This record gives sequence, C-alpha cells and structure tokens, in this order.
Amino acid sequence: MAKISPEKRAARRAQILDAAWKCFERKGLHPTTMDNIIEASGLSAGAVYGYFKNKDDLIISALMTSMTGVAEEIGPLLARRPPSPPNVLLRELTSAISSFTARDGFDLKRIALLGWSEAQHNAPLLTTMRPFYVAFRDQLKAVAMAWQRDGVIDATADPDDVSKALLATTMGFVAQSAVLGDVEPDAIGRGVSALAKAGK
Amino acid sequence: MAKISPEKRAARRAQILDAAWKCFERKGLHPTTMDNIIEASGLSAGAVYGYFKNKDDLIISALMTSMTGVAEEIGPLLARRPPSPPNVLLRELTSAISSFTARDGFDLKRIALLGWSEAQHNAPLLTTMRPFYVAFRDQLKAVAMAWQRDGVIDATADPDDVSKALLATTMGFVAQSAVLGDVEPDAIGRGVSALAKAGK
Amino acid sequence: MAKISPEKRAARRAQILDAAWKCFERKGLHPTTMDNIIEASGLSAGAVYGYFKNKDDLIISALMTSMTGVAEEIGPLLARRPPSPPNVLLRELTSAISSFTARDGFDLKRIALLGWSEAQHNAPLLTTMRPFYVAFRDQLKAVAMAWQRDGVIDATADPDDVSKALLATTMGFVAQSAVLGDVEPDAIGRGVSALAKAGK
Amino acid sequence: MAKISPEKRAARRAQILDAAWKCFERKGLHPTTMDNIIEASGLSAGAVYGYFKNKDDLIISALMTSMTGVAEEIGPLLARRPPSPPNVLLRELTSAISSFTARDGFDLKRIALLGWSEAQHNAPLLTTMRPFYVAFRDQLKAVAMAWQRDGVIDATADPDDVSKALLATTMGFVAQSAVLGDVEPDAIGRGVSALAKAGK
DNA sequence: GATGAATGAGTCTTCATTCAT
DNA sequence: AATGAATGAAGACTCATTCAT
Repeated sequence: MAKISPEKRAARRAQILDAAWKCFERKGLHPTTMDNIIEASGLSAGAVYGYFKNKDDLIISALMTSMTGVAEEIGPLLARRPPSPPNVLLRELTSAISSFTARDGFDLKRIALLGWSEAQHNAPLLTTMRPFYVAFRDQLKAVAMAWQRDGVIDATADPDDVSKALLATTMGFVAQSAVLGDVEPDAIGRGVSALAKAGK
Repeated sequence: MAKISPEKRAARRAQILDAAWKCFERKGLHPTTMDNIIEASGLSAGAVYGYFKNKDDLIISALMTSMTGVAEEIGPLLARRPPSPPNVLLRELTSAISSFTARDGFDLKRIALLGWSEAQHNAPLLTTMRPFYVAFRDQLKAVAMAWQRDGVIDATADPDDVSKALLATTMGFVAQSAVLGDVEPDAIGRGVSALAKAGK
Repeated sequence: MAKISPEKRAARRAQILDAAWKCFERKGLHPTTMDNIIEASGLSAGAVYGYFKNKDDLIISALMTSMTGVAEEIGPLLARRPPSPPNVLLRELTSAISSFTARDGFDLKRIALLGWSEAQHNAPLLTTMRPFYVAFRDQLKAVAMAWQRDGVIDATADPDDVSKALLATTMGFVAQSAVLGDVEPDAIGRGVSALAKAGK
Repeated sequence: MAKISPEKRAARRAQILDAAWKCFERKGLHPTTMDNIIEASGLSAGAVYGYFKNKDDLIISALMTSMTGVAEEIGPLLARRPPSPPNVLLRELTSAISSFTARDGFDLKRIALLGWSEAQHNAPLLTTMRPFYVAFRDQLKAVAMAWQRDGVIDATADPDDVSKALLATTMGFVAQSAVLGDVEPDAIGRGVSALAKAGK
C-alpha cells in the first residue's frame, strides 16, 4: 500500500530503536522479548520486522545508536587543543557520560555494560563495536601526545600506554558506577589527581 | 546410592560449576542452556538440579566462585605494608587478574563482564556481588591512606576518591581487555605512571 | 494473518475446548497433557496458548462450559410451575443429565466427577463452580416451596432440607452411574416414589 | 540385614498409607508426588518402594483402606433388623460418614470424591472399588426388602430401585458436602422425610 | 533391609519469526 | 505496507523409579 517517505521511515526506525533501548535497559538484552519491544513501540510484529531483520539486528542497532550518541558528546572534548590537563579531561569525560545518561532517561552506563558483555559472544557486534573504541583510544593517544608536547606529562612515556590507562579509567568509571552506583564523575578526576602528585 | 560424603558432594558441585563456567564463557549467560551445562558436566539433569536450585542459582554460584577466586589472588597484594607504589600496585593487580585467567583456562575478564552486565537486571546477583567490590574498594582506600602516611601521594586528597580512581582503572582494564583484547597489564601501570609525572 | 473475527475466535476456542473435553474424559484431568490437547485440537502449541493462559485455565474453562450446558438443559425443568411432583421431577432431571451426555458423545457424569474432585484442590475452580450448584439448589428450594404451597409435600418441613435432599439424590445419581454404570434415570424416581409411600 | 517382624511390617505399611492419605487429601491424587509421601512418612524412597510397588499401588491401597474403614462403620447400621425407617437410616448413614471423617482428621468425603474420579480412568482401581459399592447397594436392597416385609414402604416397588435411590442419596450427600460444604447429615434425612409425606 | 543420589523421559510453556489477509 | 494469528522448535524443570553402597 503505497511507499512511505524516507523521513517517516527514519522516524519509525527511531521509534522502534527507542522502544528497544527502553526494554533492554530495563530487562537486559536476552531477557527482553521481541514482544516486549513490539508492544513498547506501539507497532505490530510485522512492522518491526520490516525495519529490522531480526532480534540480533535490533540489538546491534540499538547498541550502536547509543554508542554513536556518546561519541558525539565526547568527540569535541578530545578534539580541543590544547587538551585539558589529565584530571580535568577525565572529569569532563565522566561528566559527559553521566549527563548523556541523565538527559534521555536511559542509563548509558548500564547499556554500555550490556554491550560489552554481549560482544563477548556476538561476533558481528564485536566487529561493529571495536572500531568505536579503537577510535576513542586513538583520540586519547593524540591527546597524550599533545600533553607530551606541552610538557604536561612525562615526555618519555609511550603514548599508547597513556591512552590505555585513560581508556581503562573511563571504562572503569562506567563499570564501577553501574555496579556500585555511587561514583560521582568528579571523584575519578580528583583521585587521579592525587595519584599524580605522587612523590612530590 | 546411599549417603554421599561431604567431600564428594563438594567435588560434584565443583564439577558442575566448572562445566557451567566453561559454557558461560563460551556462549554467554543466557544463551547457555541447562542442557549445555548438563552435558558438559557429564551428569544427568536431575543430578544438576540436586546441586543447584535452578539456572539462576547456577549463574550466581558460578559468578561468585570466580569472584572469590580473584579475591584470594588479590587480597595479599592489597594487604602488604608498606603497599607497593601506585603504578607498581596497578601492575600487580592487573597481572594477577590476567594470570588468574590464564591458569584455569577461563578468561576471567570475560566472565567478569558477564557478571557486571547480568547484575544490572538480576537483583540477587547484584546483592551478592556488591559486597565483594565494596570490600575491594575498602582495601584500596586503606592502601591510599597508607600511601598518604608514607608521603607517596598527596596527603590532602580524599582517600575515597583515590580508591574510586584505582578501582575504576582496574575494572576498566578488565573491560578494555575483554573488548579490545590487546592490553598488557604493564601498560596500565606505565600509563598511570606517565600521568603521575604530570605537573612536576 | 491479520485480525480474526470474533466469531472465528469463538469457534477456535470451542474447537480447543472440545478437544480438551475429549481428552479429559478419556484420560482424566491431570494425566491429560497439553500435547494431547494440542494434537486433538489440530492446532499448534502456540495457538492453544493464545486462547488459554495455561493448562489450569483450560481445565476450568472446559469444566465450566460443560456445567453451563447442563444448567441450560435443567433450568426449564426447574422453572415450570406448577412443578412436576418429586418423583417425576427427579426422573426428568436425571434423564436430562443422561441425555445431555449421550447427545454430544461425552459422558457428562464422568466429567462432573472430575470437576468435583478437582475442585477439592483447585481453589479458583471451586470458586467458579460453587455458584452453579448454589443456584441449582436455590431453584430446587423454590420448587420445594411451590410443592408445599400446592400441598404436594409436608408443609411444615424446611424447604432447605428438601432442596439438599433433592440435590444429593441428583448428584448421587451422577456419581453412582459413573462408578457402577448401571443406573437408569427412571430407577431413581421410582425408588424415591417407593420411599414416599412409606407408612401408608 | 535380618528380617523384619510381620507386625513391624504392617505398622510401617500403615505409616506410609497414613502419610499418603494426608498428602492426597491435601493436594489431590496426581498432584501429590512420591517425594511428598516419602517425606511425610519419614522413611526413605527405597523403603516406601519396599512396601508398595509404585504410586498407583499406593493410590489404590490408600483409597481402599479408607473405603474399608467406612464399610466397617456402616455395616452394622445396615445389618440391624428391623432396619431403622428410611429417614432415620439415612440420617445414621450420613452421620456415620461425617463422624468417620472427623475422627481421623481426614475428610473422607473429599477422599471419596478423589477415588470416584480416579476410578474413571484407572481400571484396576475401578475393579477394586466396584465390589465395595455393589456390596453396599446389596445391603441397601436387603434393607428395602425388610421394609417391604414390615410394611414400611411400598411393597410393590422394585427393591433394586429403592437401593439405587438410597445409594444415590448417600453418595450425593458426600458429593454435595465436598462441593458446597454446608450439608448437615440430618438435613438429608429430614428432606427425604418431607418428600415421604407427599400425597398423604 | 535401608538409603538417597542419580537417572532421563516427559511436561508445561515461551518466543523469534512468518505469511495470509 | 501493515497486521497479528499461527507456528513449532526449544527451554527450564520435575518426578517416578532404580540400584550401588
């Protein structure tokens, strides 16, 4: 019955993705049923399957959408030159992640954990997800090199190591918040700061 | 078959838990079926259900067993006084986690991710898991205070913040390794070290 | 398959109920498996569960359907005024029950026993079933009062007692037939008649 | 390990039967599991199976034991000569059934219903149960003939019909009590009495 | 004789996906 | 394009019964 406009189609897709996200956050990836999503989306089963090949497609799409969202939030922070000093940058990153969460009523930190976990056994997801984190780490590496140029951190260190440490701290903030739920973004910055004054 | 000795009973339990662990690591928590575990354990369905009330019990038990394992590995490192300096301690922690993994043929890091993710929607698991991480962080806090006493780190900082930063870095090492798979334990220590020289 | 008309839906429900009834009558309530019913209905498992929440729902529905059937058969007999005299009414009631049975190829008497038995341990069923028998007895009481008005039976008796005796005889006809299988409806009426001439 | 004395053996059997009875009354025949009975009996699985071939054997034995119990209670009432008049006998019978119930803490009426229902699909049980009811009815027939000899009831009636009516009323008392739970034994006698004055 | 751990076929139920309308 | 009823292959779990100790 007639073609649908591309805008309408995109809107429908977003609507379904939104429903999926809500369900996943509430119940987890596998415990969520297609029916849960179908009902939450307000569409019919057939309609949902018209926009997504299958549940796995929906999982990957939902996860990647949220990752793209954070990436957009975080990108500018990492692109700034000169970059904020380490403890400030860390605070900015963790704050951005936290606020992204709050804004849409989803807890991105929980979603992220679902994604990491799922990727362990879902090859297509891992393949899609990896470049995102690689890019994130590459940007952190560029920041590290900028810091070294500016004399902010040890110029003899391997910037790869620095990027790994920073990524670890950021991902760990997410994980720790999700599991313990009491980690204010600032605490991480301050803690690293304290460590940074070591030996003085 | 008459009464079984407590040792035999414990051995059987371990045998099932081992099978479950293997399956979970390979396929994930929910995609693993009870039949998978039953077959892997070499026992019958009834036997497995004689040792574990249901799948959820098995999930929680398997997860907690592995957590207890790491806790035993990590405890001594955190108890040492004076504690190793930050970058060394971080290297020791990440190395311990990595070697624990290698030793038993399971990848603890992947298991940990499954656990964190599952805990988001499994209240009993979260309840059981939390104290473990709280205790871990408490030990890190004690270490931070020892460092402050010894003048190793900024004495004016809040040791809570330091413990959160350290836990984040450690958990993040696990997550990053599981997702990107190329993080040598030493890199984290070195990276933090580089940061630590900031502002000198 | 698009929306189904209410009539079609009702027909499907009846089709399943019919299959269930057949199975229950043949094998009993609990020994009948959902698979038995599913196969007998000619539908798929999912379809059956689309019409009935679970086995218990099916049991209660099947039982109540058959009770409603008898109630419709019996109602007019009890509503007639003046009512047939006791022995005639008893014959009419037992005959109606027997013929209802024969007509549809189910033995209602056996089904009734299954229901009474099940209701002993199935609270929802008992709750649903009771009003039916209460109504039946209330109608019998009204009949008793009509008899008393007409001088057909002892005007000083408690019509409640009469209704209980009549219900007992009717239910007992069902039970005795099911267990011994040789009770013609007329026998009960004649037997009560003989008793009624007592002391003459 | 040594033989057990016949008394002890009989005691054990009774102990198991008692446990089974308790379970059956509480949960129904099929919903009761062997484990329920095993636990209630305080013995081991193996022990129970040493006394009863299987669950069906246990069901039949438990049911027959209770029937034998009522038969002993009721026998003398039916053997008395001259027999009590109809309404009195009915009151005696229903009272005996009710008191038997109360005495042992089991509700015989519910148990009876379970038995009748089960017999519909359990041939061995039906075979065992039938003679009991046939004997009961035969005794009622003898009573009817005594009444006829004594001029208590219509001498031209078929005593078979009378016995069927009496058995129906008695069985119906049991069924009605179990389903509606508010039938005092006396009510039945009084109700039949009222009917008996019809046409005078 | 007694024990109770183990067996494994069988039960109820769910749910991703399809396709006739 | 959209609908939602139907499918049917799993999945988790139970339970009557056995038999090694």
